[in-house]
Amino acid sequence: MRQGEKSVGMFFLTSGRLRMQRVTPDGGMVTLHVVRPGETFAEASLFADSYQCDIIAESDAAVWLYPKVDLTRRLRENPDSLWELTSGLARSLHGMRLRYELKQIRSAPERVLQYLRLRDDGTGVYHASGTLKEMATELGLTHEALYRALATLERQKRIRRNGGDLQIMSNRRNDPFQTPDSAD
Amino acid sequence: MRQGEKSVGMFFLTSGRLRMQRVTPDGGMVTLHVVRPGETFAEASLFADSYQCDIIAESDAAVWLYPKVDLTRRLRENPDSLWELTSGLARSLHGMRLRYELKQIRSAPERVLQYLRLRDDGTGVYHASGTLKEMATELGLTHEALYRALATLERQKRIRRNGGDLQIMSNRRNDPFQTPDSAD
DNA sequence: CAACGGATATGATTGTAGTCATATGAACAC
DNA sequence: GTGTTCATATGACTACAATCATATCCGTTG
Repeated sequence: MRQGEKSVGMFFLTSGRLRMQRVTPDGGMVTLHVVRPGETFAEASLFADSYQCDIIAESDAAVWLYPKVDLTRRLRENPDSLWELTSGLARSLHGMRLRYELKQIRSAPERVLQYLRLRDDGTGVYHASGTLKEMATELGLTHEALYRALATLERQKRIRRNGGDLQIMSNRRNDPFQTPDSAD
Repeated sequence: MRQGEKSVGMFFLTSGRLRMQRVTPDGGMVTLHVVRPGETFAEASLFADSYQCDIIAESDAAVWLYPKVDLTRRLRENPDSLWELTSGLARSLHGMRLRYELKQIRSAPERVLQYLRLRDDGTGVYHASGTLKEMATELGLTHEALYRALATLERQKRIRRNGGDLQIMSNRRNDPFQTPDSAD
C-alpha cells in the first residue's frame, strides 16, 4: 500500500510482520510503526481519504480488511459497534502507553521486572507464553540482554525461575502484614 | 485518585504533570503513564467501573473533568460526538505509535533526525517551539545528549541551524544539485 | 545413531548515552 | 552595577546494553 493512495479501510494482521513507513520531504525514510500479529492498524483511514504512509510486508503476511464503506455504514447504523470500536481503541492506546513507559526504563533488569509486574495476575507467576527471545523483542531488548537480566534478577533474589515460569519475589519490606510502602 | 475507586470520568490536563501508577501484588510500583499538558487520560474509565491505577500530581496541576454520566449520555444521544471521540483516540494512538517507534532508535543523532523528519511540513525547517530541553524530554534524551546530537548532525552537514530553527539538509539521491548522500 | 537448527546461556569487547562538573550568555530583579 | 536563574554548550568519566563469539541443550529429521 502506498503513500497517497485512496484509503480502502482498516486492517487486522493475522500473521507476518508489516512495516509502516513514510518518505519524508528530504528523501529520507521514517518508520512509523511495526505491526505485529493480533494488531489492528490504519484505523485512521476511517477518518481520512488517503493513506499517509507506505505499508510494507517484511514477510509473508495475512490480513483481514474491514472495507471502509461497509464499516462506516455498519458503525453509523449500529451505535453499539461504534462504541465497541471506541473502547478497543482506548484499550490499544492504554497498551501503547504501557509499552512506552516501559521503554523509559533504561536498566534491563528493572525493565524486565516491571514487565513481569504488569503481567502479574495476582499469583506472581508469569508463565512465559512463547520463547524468551520473543519476550526480549517485546521488551525492546536483545535476547542476550534479557538472559543476563533474568540471571541478575535471580541472583538478587528478586525473581525465581523454574522451567518456563517466572515468579516475582515479594518486595514488601517490613511486612508481616504489609506496611504502606513509600510511594515515591 | 486511587486504585479501585469508582471511576467518575475522563480527564484533560491543562497544566502540570501527572503520574499514573499501579501498585503490583508484590508490593512494587509501576508507572503506567506520565500525563503532560494537552493530553486526555483515563479514557478507559468510560468503559470500566473503577480506575485500575493511582493518579498522582507531580506538581500543581489543572484538569478538566468530563463526568462519565454526562459524557456517556451525550455520546449516546449524539453519534457525531462519539465519532469525534473515536477519531481523537485513533489520532492519539497513532501519535503514541510514532513516539514508540522513535524510541526504538538508539542512536541519539538518528533519533533526533527522524524526529525532525516527522515534523517536516515540506519546508524542511523546524522552528523549535519551546526550548531544546523540552524537545529533549519529548525525545526521551537528556538535554546534554540532545545538544551533542545536534552538534554532531550539524558537523555531518545533515542539518543546519540558525537561531532556534533547525533545517534538514536534503537527502535526495538523484538530485542534480545535491551530491548523493548515502541515505540509511 | 548422527547431523542440524533453534533456544538458552555466558564471556569479551565496544560504543555511546547518562552523569556530573563547569562555563557562557541572556533575561530579570534589586 | 551585582546577583540569580535558566538555557545552552562542552569536557571527563562511567555504566551498561549491544555486538560478536562460543558452548550447551533440546527436538527434529534422516
